[in-house]
Amino acid sequence: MKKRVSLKDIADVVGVSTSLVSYVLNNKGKENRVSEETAKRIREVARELNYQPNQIARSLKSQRSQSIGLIVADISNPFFSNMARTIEDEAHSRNYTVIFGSSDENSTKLKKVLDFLTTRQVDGFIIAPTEGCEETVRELMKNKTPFVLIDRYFESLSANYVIIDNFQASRDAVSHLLEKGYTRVGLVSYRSELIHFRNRVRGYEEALKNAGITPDAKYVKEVSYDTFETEMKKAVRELIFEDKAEAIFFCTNTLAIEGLKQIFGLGRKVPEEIDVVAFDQSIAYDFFEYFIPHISQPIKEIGQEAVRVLLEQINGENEGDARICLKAKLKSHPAPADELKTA
Amino acid sequence: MKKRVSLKDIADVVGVSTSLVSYVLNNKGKENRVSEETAKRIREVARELNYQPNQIARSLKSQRSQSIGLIVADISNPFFSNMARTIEDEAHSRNYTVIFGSSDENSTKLKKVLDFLTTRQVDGFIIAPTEGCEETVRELMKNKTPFVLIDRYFESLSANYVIIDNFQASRDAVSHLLEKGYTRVGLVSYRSELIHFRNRVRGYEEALKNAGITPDAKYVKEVSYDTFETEMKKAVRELIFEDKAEAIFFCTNTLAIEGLKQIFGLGRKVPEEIDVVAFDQSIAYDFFEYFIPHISQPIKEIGQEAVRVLLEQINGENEGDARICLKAKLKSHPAPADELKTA
DNA sequence: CTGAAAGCGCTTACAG
DNA sequence: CTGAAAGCGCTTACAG
Repeated sequence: MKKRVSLKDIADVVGVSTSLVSYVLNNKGKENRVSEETAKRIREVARELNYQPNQIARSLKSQRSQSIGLIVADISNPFFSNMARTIEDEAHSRNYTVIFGSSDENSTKLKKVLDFLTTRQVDGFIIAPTEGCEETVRELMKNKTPFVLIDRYFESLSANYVIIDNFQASRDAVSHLLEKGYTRVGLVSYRSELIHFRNRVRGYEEALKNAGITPDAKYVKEVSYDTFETEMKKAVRELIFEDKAEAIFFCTNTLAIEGLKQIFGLGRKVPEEIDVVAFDQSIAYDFFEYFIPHISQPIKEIGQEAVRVLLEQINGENEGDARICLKAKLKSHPAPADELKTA
Repeated sequence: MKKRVSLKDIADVVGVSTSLVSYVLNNKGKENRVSEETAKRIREVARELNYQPNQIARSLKSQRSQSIGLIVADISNPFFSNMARTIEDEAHSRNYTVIFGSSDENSTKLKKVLDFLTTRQVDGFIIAPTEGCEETVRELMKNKTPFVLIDRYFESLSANYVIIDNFQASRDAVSHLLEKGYTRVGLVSYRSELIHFRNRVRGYEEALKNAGITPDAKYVKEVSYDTFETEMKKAVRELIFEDKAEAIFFCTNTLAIEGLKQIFGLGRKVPEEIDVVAFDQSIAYDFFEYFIPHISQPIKEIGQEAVRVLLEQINGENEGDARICLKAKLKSHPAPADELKTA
């Protein structure tokens, strides 16, 4: 790496002190009464030498790294990579970079990544917290580290978050199924105490009750994050063969994709033999003969709000907590509709 | 943000100079003959105070930020987000963080993101270069900034890269179609001079020639990155209605997904009425009644090699250029096969 | 209108 | 075996 040009280099060429160069390049020339002549010369030389400020040095002085840490379950999950993209755009436009890390839904890994990024002096975090990471989050609060939770939160902690109304969304999704007249509706979720999953299950139960059906635990299947493929196989088989389910609600995109694979693997037709509704978008839904109705989360808005809340907190503009709950809508038709429905 | 504990804090508590603390915590106590007693005390206090080194300060001194910049076309594209994940894992395991940015296949945007991350003193870059960014890349070389190109490269520049053999892969993909006896095979790619697209077209032509068919330009459709949806509509219609194509080769996952939407939109059956082969994986392929044969890139290997090559360069262990070309294989059956084919 | 100086939190050559 | 000091590239209060 070639030696980068510094303030001193410019100062030497122009024949002034680094103070003046710093003032001018930070547009504080006026208020520090730098003569327009030297200011002009400094700007010229800076351009000629292609000066790029060293943000590291600046950070050390200002105690601000102008970077934020983004910790999600897995950056390769479309839900999170789409989120990452909107967070990137939002952050860059406000002069912040984004450093990312994946937790794999594991609280030990989360803590490790968090510590790693802390070492890098990020100014704050956007975190999709894992199960059992309350202690870690509490520590952040204790250290007054700015952060905002996304996708999930903890009722026991008064932390900032940006989430969606999972209860309402799930209720809508399941009601959509029930309106077709089914009485035996299964659910597959992750085995997790995380609030968003709990609320998805609650929404499912509420929809059943509203339809005059008493929820039955045997229709609720939970699989673990790390071995969901094999457990999904078992769950789908049980729902279809033993519980005679007429429809299944899958609680995430990953679960829906895997569940549908299993359903097709068993040679079942959707929706004739087994109907389906899912949480989260997937590029795959557009392609089934039967379009998979699903809950579409406002990913862009979540990302933008998360950055906004975080930066407000970093800049100390934040009075009290910011707890933001957005609405997610059921999509029951492919988009763009005109392209796919015509001809 | 609470004040972080520094070396000085530890030094004060123990009653020694910061030098000793630094030596001990960097495991250079022995070689600097720090007494085991003070060393032990220092480690104790560091633990008690939960000391986390300030990487920013360290970076300023060492001129190493221990971070790398990853610039792709779009982090929300599954190809790149999967790549990002393997790069993250690889980088973290070597004590590097990853800062990312998207170029949207736009050379101006690329330059902007590059400058932005340069300001952050990243130690090097992993870049999927856009069309027309040769000048920017040349500048990196001139400045001796370590970097490695992925997915594409420029024949006119002797830069490090990790790519796959696009020519061979495309030839294999198209040959697979031709073996079924088709004679009119279309291709849809992006309108781009980027080498990987050129080689995918070349591979297509080679396959045709090998099968005794003279390539005809009218079967080659190119769409622009920014407006590919509408152009795809036109391309697919032309191929089907005017050119009477029997099969189409889509040159990326995005193109394949959009193309398939259009094909279905026209009510055509795959593969009976129009056959298809694609470049890149997509979660959607597993779900069609007819599994879409496609080229599967070794994403994990590409990411790992890219990090390896970059870090070697950063550490000056790199003699000459590293030009790595991996093989990509055609997948003509769903995986895991046993799950989907049985029952 | 301008410069010398301190300091952000580290590392490390040097002196003792 | 240990400490004082310089320096990484900035910013900024202060003196003149």
